[in-house]
Amino acid sequence: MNERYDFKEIELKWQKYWEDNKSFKVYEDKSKDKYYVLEMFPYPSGKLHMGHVRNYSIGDVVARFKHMNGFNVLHPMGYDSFGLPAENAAIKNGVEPAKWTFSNIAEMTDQLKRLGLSYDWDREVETCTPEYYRWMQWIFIQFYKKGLAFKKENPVNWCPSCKTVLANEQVVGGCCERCGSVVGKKNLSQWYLKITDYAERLLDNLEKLEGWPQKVKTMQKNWIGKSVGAEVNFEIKGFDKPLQIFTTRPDTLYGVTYMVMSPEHPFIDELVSGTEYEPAVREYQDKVQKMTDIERTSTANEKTGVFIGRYAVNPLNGKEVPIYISDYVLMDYGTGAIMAVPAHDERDFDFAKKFDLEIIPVVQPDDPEIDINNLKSAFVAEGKMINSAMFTGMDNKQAIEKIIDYLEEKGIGKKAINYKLRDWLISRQRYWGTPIPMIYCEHCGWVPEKEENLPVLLPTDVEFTGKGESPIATSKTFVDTVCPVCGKPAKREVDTMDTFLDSSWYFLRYCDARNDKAAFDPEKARYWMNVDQYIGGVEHAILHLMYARFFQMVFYDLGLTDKEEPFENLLTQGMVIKDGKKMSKSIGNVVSPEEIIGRYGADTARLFILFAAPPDRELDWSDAGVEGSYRFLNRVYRLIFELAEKCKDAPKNYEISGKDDKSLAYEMNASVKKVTEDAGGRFMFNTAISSIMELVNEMYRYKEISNVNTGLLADAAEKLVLILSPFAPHICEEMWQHLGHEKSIYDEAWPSYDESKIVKDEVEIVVQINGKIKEKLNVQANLDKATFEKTVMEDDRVKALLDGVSVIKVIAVPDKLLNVVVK
RNA sequence: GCGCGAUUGGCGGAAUUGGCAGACGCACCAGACUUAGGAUCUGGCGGGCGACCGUAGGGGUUCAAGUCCCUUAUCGCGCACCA
Repeated sequence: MNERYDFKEIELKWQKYWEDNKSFKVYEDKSKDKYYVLEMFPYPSGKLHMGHVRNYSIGDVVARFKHMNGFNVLHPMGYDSFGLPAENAAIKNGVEPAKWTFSNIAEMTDQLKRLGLSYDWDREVETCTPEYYRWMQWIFIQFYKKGLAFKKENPVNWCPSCKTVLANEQVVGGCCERCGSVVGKKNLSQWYLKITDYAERLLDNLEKLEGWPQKVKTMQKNWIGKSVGAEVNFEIKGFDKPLQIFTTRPDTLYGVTYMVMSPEHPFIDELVSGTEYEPAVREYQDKVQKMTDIERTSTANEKTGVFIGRYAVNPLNGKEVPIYISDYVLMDYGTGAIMAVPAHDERDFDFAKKFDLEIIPVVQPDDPEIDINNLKSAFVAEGKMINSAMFTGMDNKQAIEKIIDYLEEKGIGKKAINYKLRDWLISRQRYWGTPIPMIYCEHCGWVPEKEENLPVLLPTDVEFTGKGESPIATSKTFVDTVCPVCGKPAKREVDTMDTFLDSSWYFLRYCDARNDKAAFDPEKARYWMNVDQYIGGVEHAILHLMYARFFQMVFYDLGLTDKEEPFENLLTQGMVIKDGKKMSKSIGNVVSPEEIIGRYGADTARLFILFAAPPDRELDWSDAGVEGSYRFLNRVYRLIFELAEKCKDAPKNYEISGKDDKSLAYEMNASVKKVTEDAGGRFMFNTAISSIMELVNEMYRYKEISNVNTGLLADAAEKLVLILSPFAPHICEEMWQHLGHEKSIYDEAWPSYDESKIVKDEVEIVVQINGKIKEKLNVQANLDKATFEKTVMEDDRVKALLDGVSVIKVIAVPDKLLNVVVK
């Protein structure tokens, strides 16, 4: 150990040591409790950004802490390495996607190693390798065999810039999640996964996920969007099929004054064909069809629509009401048609006002201020039923049940549940993804490739035109094949899978990453799963985290795992920002991890990022703050360097005597306790580090006193290095060695603390009069309530305070305060 | 529009169960050491001369409120015609 803190030399030395000694390699060991800590694996875009550094620093502290606490820790890393940027690089620069990707992976792996992260690299997973996507294809076939993968033609979200379809989850505010282009609609035959079959389970299980942030659970809940209500059949006058509608408010059936069908509703052709209403209806349909989702929602409050010349009959009271089409009714939710109750639905109210339609109130507000016969807006709250025949007078909530019963009895409707969640569209017209292992045969239809023929390899003889169809279609070797069932010529599917499938099971592959006989050995998965702590950005709250839950449930149903949910605890880390703004190239406020590591070292970078804010909050990058962390490490380094010499012959056993000893022993034990709780339980790394700083400050004070207890000081030095090591591992390895240890600090046991040393003999307490602080005094600690009260009340200064006033009440909180209520 | 979260010194943030607001760090100020200091060490650092006042504003519960309740404002995030 040099006198000067040479982080470059130290960090390289220990990174080499860990690598040479395979320090982080793990095996299934049933004699130990396992702990699986996982950080969301990155897309290999080329370089790490600060968000990655934050994510992985958090994970590394957890992993190292758990390891030192005796757990068998699985801490893997890999790359979500299929995806669009690789293909765009191919189109733009003519580089092969594979080449581009693997060179990025090499660079990022190098950067991750320079951060000193405790990964078991022998388990590295790269989703773009045949070794991985072979099993991705196998999994797809299992889904297919279970009836969970199917192909259908449907209007789909189409990104004109990425030239591919998008899942609903990938359309953000009508725009492509990736490139921001306005998403259009296109009719295409595509593969889907039947995630809707799991809607109820995905929803129900959310409640069991106690280790998840409420925010994420709420977002998923809203996304699944369960609505309970009824389906009701309305007769259409002069038409042989009933108009089926879904409503969550069957209690308002008597208030129906018109009906609205989606412009895309399949009945419309038949209903208007040849009538005088046809031209207007057609024109409206055309207009709506040409609109993007953005245009359709941008005019959200301005209702449009057309009367189609037909009437529906209310099955409860026989009232005939006109039928309209309007774009506010969506074809892909419910039945694509609604009953309109303007008195009790805001959208219907707006529409009725615009088209001057009748408004019939059926729920009476409790609030007498509201004039129900002259509503200014729809009344949507609860109340008593009116104008509703035999249901009049009931509470409207109660009427919902009664009316559903009545509908079922009469055979005109039934209870029904709807979800906003749609099936997951997984086809992508892209090259750089897992080929969908399906084959189309003229005779047998769609059939899966034989499992023994997997993987269906990505062809390399393709052209990247960037023109709509999958580039794989240009391969001369890929498309033509034979049918696995009948042996006749057949054609392969040329689309690839959404990369979100790859990341929906990688955590299981880590359990058994080199298996070439199966996706993973269920025995090994049983040992390692669940992921005890998952860490990543909140931007994955819906997409990735719901898809992964879905996959895990299917695996559970297939008997491949015995856990229905994959992630026990979830930590969503906050963004790294600078000057109050997101780091971005266009603003020019990007701080590169490489530069920081080059200037201060990985330990400083990690320490700062963990110290500057709690992990789930935004982190404001501060160059001065980094300096501070660097200074702190230097301060520790100098201290240990000095103490190693000073305490060379320090006794192992020592006595604590005197005020100074007590004070250091207190700080030492309190710090160990604080770090144990904050780093291991609460994940408040900022306060953990601050308590280590307090210990260092105390040690600096202590070492200057006249009668230093070297035994105690040596103990403090060792504990200090141990508890700092998960945060700043390289420097701590170096100091640990310098303190005379041969073993890597990573393999040392986490220090324990002595609770009895954290108790003070005397505490400063506060005396309040009517809640205002008047006096502070030192009293003996740990007194029982009565003695405490007596001791304080008998103090001269307290007596003086109470002179001449009458005491009404005394509240005593031992070791804290005494509040006297006086008149 | 609906839902969720946040708001504490000049700044990042602490206060875990309602019990001394401002731990720890940054910045700043003063001093020491020094040829020098952008190194290091020591001390100070919410406001006010003070009694006191201070956790976005207003109200409430309580002996006691940053913490619980109501309300307003600002910012951020999510959803957004889902019947």
